Amino acid sequence: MNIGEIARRAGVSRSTVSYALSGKRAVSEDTRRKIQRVIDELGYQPNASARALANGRTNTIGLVFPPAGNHYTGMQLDFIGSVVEAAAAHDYDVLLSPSGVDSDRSFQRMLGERRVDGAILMEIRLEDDRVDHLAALGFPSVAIGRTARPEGTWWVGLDHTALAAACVHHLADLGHRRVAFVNRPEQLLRAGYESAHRGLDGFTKAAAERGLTVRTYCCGDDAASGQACLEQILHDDPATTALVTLNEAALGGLYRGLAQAGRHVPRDFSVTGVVAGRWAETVTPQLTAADVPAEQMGRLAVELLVERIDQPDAPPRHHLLVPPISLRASTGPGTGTPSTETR
Amino acid sequence: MNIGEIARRAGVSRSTVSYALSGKRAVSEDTRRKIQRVIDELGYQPNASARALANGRTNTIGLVFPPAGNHYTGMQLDFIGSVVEAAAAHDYDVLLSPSGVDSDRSFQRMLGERRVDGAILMEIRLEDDRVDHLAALGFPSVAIGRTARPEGTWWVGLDHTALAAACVHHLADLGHRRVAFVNRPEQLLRAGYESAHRGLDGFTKAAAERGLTVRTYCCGDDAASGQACLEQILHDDPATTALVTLNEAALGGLYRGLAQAGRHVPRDFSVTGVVAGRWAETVTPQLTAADVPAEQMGRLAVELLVERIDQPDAPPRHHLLVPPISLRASTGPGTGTPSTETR
DNA sequence: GGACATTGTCGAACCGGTTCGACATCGCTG
DNA sequence: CAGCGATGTCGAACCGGTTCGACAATGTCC
Repeated sequence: MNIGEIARRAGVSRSTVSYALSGKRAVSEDTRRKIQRVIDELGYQPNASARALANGRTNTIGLVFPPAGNHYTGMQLDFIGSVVEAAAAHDYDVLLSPSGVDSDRSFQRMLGERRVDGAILMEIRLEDDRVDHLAALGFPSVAIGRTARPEGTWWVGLDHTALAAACVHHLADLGHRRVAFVNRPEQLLRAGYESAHRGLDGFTKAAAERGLTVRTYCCGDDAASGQACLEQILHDDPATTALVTLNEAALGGLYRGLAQAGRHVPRDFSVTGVVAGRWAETVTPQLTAADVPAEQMGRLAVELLVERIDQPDAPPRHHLLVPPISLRASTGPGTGTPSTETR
Repeated sequence: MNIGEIARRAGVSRSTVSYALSGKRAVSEDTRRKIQRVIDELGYQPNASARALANGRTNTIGLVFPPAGNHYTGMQLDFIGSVVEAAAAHDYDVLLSPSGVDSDRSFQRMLGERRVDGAILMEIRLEDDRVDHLAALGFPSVAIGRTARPEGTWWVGLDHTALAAACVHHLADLGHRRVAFVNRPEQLLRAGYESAHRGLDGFTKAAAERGLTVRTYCCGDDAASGQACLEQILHDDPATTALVTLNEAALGGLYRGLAQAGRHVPRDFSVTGVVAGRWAETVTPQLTAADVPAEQMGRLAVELLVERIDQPDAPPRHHLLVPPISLRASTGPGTGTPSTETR
């Protein structure tokens, strides 16, 4: 049941059916009704491939998905969900592209074979081949995150520098003097992931400003690594009284490590960081954190992308978000010395 | 740069280029090299829409994504990740379709417009319109979960009945006599979600078999609901000493509720259920649970689907998985009376 | 050396839409 | 009533691939 079949049954030409559907030319009310009846009867829907071929638009956006090698975090799930939803609202479908070891294969495929009209990139690095590549091609894309020099590109990002600094100030204000930083895995830091770098930067600078004694750690994206990392922290400096983490997946492990070391949160030890809100609420005590507005970011990214697809010459736009710290229950006054000694 | 351009530059016809690429007819080594050189020079990749139109295959599978209204669980993320990865290994792309309120719109779109060669359905209900619809159409699809009468359909499922029963037996063996069951949200139970129903069934029957006193609850998919649910449980029967949960997203809240009620896990209260392994490990104490092998299930679903797409007449196949309970740290001996009284 | 199979290439048709130019019909105006 | 613009419809070409039948060139056999 293709457009020709509909045309035949309605006694009109194929082009008339097309115009009746698209409205790009006037069609008499009479024939329109005739056509519509046949379409309803047969439940006809135009073939997406044929349509894409004819008008050069697939009505699909690509979402470059982080590789499974890294464990997924809740944040990523929220992104994906909101992107899919926002895209649907704009009548776009979402095609997932795993950006793994063979990132090139899948990535090239999406672009080279023109499967998508635009792309959203996640897990941006400061120096990112993919972003450069797309920019060079002039291919519509929006990054969730920003590169070292984001001028002239389209992106939606979190100000990790400011957020990490805000966490430091929050802890310093509470009187903490020895603070640890738990970053994403070392492999990601070395690869140049922007959140890991800017977060570390913001943490280090703010800590220096406040004269804090700090140590920084990389930590695998899972609970066991978090626990191990915490043991290392207390081993390296037992006087540590607080930590800031960007590592959502390790959070449960960090909490467990603290419990096993006999440090009560928040009485003996404060924990804060940058984590998606609903995940901050699953741990006990609930995490005081800068809530990553993943849902909003996904939506904004789609809106920017759609705008860019529709107007290829529009000037670059971006959104830099700085969500406030949500005070929950995981931070408390720091005494300057570990409370295990002062009790 | 289309196939005609390549043909022109290589001095051959379009069909020859096509045959050189597909290998469906012999092409002399000489011309093949000539063509290949031009292709490499121009970085040519065939247009996916044109190809799909011509041979009636999109090389894309649809993944029907749970609506965002329900909060996403970690399990779902693992599914998606493994499906995308497995699909890539079979040279398929994955198109996401949100199955929300307007499920029909997006769903119909994927199928009716022939955007995909096959579909994987998540969050199956005992009576599922989508499954029936696809079966009636003979459209290749694989369900992750099984309907009330799954005979003749393709699916990958978990034996929730057996898993919930195993949890009950585990608790009963430990001496627990008063056990609560924490299910998915009531709305999902009423909608007929299979995991909620079969899990409840398995729990109820096994509990009857063992002569346990039980209460069953529905609980929202978030931490706050979990906490509230636990308060309700202890309010309804303070003598409860254990619970079984299918609700991954509520787990953190359940733990918090227990902590606030002064029940120590596992000394005073045992918790178990059916949860993806890596999420069972983020809580403290780590959850003794039947680990949902989400990764394996996604992979199996893709393999089944690819098989079905390639051989439309193959007899239905399925996989019913019954993962064992992983003993971790959240269950312990039950005394028959709440330990707060026996201490 | 003619009949015949094999190999390699080509042109044309097709997949299912969209869009452009042409044209018939109609009502309106001068 | 001739001339004109507006309206509605059609046929044909096109998007970029795949595939079928035809056929020329070459090699093989009797």
